[in-house]
Amino acid sequence: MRADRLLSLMLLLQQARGRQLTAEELARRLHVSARTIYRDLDALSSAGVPVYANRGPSGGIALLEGWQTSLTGLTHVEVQALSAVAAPGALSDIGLSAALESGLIKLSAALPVVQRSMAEHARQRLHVDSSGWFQGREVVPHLDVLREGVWQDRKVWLAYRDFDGVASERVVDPYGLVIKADRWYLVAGTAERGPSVFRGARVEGARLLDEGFARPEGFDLAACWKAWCERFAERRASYVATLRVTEEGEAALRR
DNA sequence: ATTGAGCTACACAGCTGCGG
DNA sequence: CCGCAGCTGTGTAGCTCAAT
Repeated sequence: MRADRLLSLMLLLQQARGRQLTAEELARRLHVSARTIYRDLDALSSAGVPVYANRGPSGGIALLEGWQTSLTGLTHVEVQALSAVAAPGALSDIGLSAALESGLIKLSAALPVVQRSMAEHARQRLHVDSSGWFQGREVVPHLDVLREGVWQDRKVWLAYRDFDGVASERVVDPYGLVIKADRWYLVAGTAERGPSVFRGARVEGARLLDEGFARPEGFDLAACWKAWCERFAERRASYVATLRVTEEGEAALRR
């Protein structure tokens, strides 16, 4: 309870952005007496929080401006990058958009005035939209199961229908989820081919198994995805070249 | 001098650990 | 289980300090 109040007190002072708050005001906000506020301020001060108080009329309590910089350790460029790429859209599919929103609020509260304005500056000048044109996000009915498998490092049984319409069943080691142009993909280890990519919308059934798995030593999701994308691009180029030699292929390409 | 703010001494209540 | 001591958290009342 007290630790919670100490945190709240610190955040209130941060949000005041250097403006002084009286002990009475803080006491009213935190539902305790002013005496308790003074004790909490002592505790914060002992913990190294640079809080100071001014006596007399127009006096009050405030934090040393700029102290938060050393708290977060973030550079201006890092703040801009985080603010610009924090796109909540895709995260709502896996239940993380609320966490992102609350996290951004906390980050904003923890930033000093200058960095807070830089974050807003970046947000108003760079927006990342991962969705594609003219089509909504693909429905992935078993995304919850895939997500739990990825989070908990547990094997997942999959019923999958591939690009050619061939249905199959298998047990995979779900390494990670990727969203690209509003389409979810599962990167998973398989007994037959090692790491493979499954399109989320083609997963027709999924069940979380009790058995866990060990991620491959040094596995990097981003690197694995990039390599798969490159191989996919090569295969597609080859496929397009094949289609071009027939009239039917030309028509297909035009479609 | 007045006023409004922080600061401090003192007391109380509840919790916890310990010994009988 | 009970009583005690110590610790922690809290509130009240009065003091000190600075601006007007």
